[in-house]
Amino acid sequence: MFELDIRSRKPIYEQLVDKMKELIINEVFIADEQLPSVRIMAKDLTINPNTIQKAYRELESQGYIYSIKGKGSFVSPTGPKQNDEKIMKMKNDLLKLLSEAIYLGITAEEIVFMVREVEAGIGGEQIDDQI
Amino acid sequence: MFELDIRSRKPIYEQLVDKMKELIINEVFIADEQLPSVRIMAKDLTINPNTIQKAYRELESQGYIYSIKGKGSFVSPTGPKQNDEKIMKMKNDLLKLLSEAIYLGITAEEIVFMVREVEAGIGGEQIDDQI
DNA sequence: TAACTGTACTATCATTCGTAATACACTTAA
DNA sequence: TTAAGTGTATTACGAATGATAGTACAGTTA
Repeated sequence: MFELDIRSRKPIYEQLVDKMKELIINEVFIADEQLPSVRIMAKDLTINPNTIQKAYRELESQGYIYSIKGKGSFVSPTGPKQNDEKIMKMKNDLLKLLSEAIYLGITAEEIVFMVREVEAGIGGEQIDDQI
Repeated sequence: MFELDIRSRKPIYEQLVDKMKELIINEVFIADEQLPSVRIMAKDLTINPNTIQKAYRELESQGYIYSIKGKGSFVSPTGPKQNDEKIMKMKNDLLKLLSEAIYLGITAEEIVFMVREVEAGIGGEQIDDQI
């Protein structure tokens, strides 16, 4: 289901959070869909249940999923919590990444094309995840 | 010169690397300009010289600066090393961030406007760095 | 009741970050 | 030549974090 890099300096639970967010954003997981339980997921990925729980807790705090004791964890139908601070941070991150991309030689036209792809909803399915 | 967040989970040397890259990209530091020595920088920021050296070493390995023993560290006139893998990674990172931005409600038009700003070279000076 | 869910807590180990203290090689100016 | 400035390398230590392991409790459902 996931490809985790144990050797990466990036914590496993963070990799999990990013993967799940990506799958939710690209509607691989749809609203109110039940996610694998912490124990099942831990067994599948051969990592500790506590690590899964840490990821789920983070995803819930960000509003991407919700958990019900005794039932399970589910994709939030309302999407992530949004506030001005979050939007500001995203714009700032975007500006920095765009500056670096331009600096690396990626053209503005390429980027605009990517934006249009994502806007049309055909960007997500094409994400090459071998990084 | 810099504003570092000691409390941040992000390592100081990584914050330094990002800051320096940003300043080089936005031409606050120009080609062949000499950077503060590791000891001076360490004293200014009241952190350990080894931490500065770690950041400089990383910047040099990425091709943003070059160091000469006994003389100092300088901004690379040729820019960072570029290869296909780096470009691919950047495009992938861009795609992910763009997806998330659109998902958060930022419009494609806003993003395209940002791209044009950066392309024209008026994006860097306006970066709001209070994150 | 039994088996599944999420949640919480303590303990332990490995890794990383940052610091500290040296030491060495090189360059430059006095 | 000498002194003071550069970058670089090494070892050691403490603190923080990530991941694991084990156990326990609370709620849901067949």
